[in-house]
Amino acid sequence: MTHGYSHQVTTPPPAEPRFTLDRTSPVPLYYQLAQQLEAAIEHGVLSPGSLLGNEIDLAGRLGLSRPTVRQAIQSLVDKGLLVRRRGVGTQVVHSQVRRPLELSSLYDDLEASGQNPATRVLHNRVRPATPEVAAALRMPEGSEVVVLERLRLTHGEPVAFLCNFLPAGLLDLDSAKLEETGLYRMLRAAGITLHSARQSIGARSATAEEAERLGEAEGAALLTMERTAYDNTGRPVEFGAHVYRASRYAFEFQLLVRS
Amino acid sequence: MTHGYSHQVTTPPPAEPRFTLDRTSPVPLYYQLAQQLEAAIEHGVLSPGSLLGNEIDLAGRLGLSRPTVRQAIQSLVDKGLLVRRRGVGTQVVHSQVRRPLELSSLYDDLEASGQNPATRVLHNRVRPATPEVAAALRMPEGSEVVVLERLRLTHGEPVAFLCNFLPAGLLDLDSAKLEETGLYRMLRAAGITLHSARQSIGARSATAEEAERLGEAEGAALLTMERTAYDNTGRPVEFGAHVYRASRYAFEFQLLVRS
DNA sequence: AAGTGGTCTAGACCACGGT
DNA sequence: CCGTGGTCTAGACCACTTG
Repeated sequence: MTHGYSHQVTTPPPAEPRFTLDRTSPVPLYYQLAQQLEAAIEHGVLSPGSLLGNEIDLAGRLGLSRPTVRQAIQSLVDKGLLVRRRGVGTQVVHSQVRRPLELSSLYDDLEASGQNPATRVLHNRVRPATPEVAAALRMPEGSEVVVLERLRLTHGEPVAFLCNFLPAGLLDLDSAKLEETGLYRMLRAAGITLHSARQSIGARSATAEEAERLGEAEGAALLTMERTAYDNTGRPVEFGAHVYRASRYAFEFQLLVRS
Repeated sequence: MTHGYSHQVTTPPPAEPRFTLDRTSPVPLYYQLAQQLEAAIEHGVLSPGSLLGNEIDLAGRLGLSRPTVRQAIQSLVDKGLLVRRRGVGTQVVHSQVRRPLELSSLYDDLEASGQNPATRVLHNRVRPATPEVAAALRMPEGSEVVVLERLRLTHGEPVAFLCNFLPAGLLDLDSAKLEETGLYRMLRAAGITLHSARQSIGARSATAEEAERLGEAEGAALLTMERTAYDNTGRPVEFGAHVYRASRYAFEFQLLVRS
């Protein structure tokens, strides 16, 4: 092979997308940059495997300081979109799938995948907490809790039976609203910001009653989830025991490795 | 109420734990601080809900700059141990449970919970990839892959049947080693650093063969997981289809809400 | 040896929450 | 109003990777 001029052995020069920063905006500069980087990756302007160019130059070109640029890049590294390697540079990750694991709302999941979800509220009353529920919500046994039973359907077919417990008086749980949207959206709307949740996913065979409700045969395999959700202060906000038709639903998500 | 001297209406003064930083250590200062903070929280020296004291003072007392202290605190916020609120301060989260969701190795999970795991390798051969496996590993159909079938037991009882596929030649998969440890540890030991994985968790009824292998009745509910794991560069490294006895295993984990 | 990200400093001003 | 975290700057030196 002859060594001609300007031959490119490795990566083509980074096809620098244009970034526009608005210093008068209340949106932080690092966040503006992160969003535009993410969009460039999403739209393929920055192709998988391509290098980003070093942080110092990038900062200079953008008129930002290096820590600010690093903060933008770091947020995308945390999302799994970029990988940094010392001595090498920052690269766009090759993976094709980019779904994070979230504290998933079944309603939102179904809606996002175009499944046209519907909800039927079967039960919505205040009851004294059973020992199990009281323990999960860290309330005295017998405290008043809202007991909520809902059937979730897509295209008119049952997908899941959802049983939830919330401290009474935490928010107004209007049945009509609940049929229009998801429980988590109502929590957000009520100013309750979720912080974390503890989940357990298992399986079991359908009882006669469950089979009836979900339109499955008795003994069919069902997917189960129990979840306790906590707010900012660590207070339990919601406890739920859900049962899904395994023939129509599975939990899908992407994990990032803690490094 | 009389207003005496030094009465405390709200939070007691932060019981400042002692932090010792070693500037000669190769361990980053922010990381040393983060570890000691985490230990203090873990051991209850910093109790749930207590404030941390403002960042400027903390930096001054420790002889660090504020950004360094912030970096330490941020890492614990990302782990869900601390919460920051503007105008208020940084607090230890109230929650009692502190298990993160990880790209879980079943072997490690079981070992960590004192279950004394064992592995029986049933099959370990190189085969041409089926269309499904080839697609998952993004290899041409018929490429050589290692097909691995293992039975996982605790206390001598079967818990799961694990079927895995890896590109042939990626690493040496010695059956004896596989019975002593987990697949993920072998990948790490071979210098393969996992970056992310795509998982799907579902359920189904046991076939006669599965029931036989796992010691369940035919038709019993089983928990299933399919996973494709990717390395730093986004290349698929492993595809697995696992089946768990629902009567003896469930996936448990904690989620943090993206904020 | 050159280039990269990793860490660290010592300041600054702003936005928000509570008093 | 004051105190808090949130953002940002303009440098510095180090550790690692690659040629």
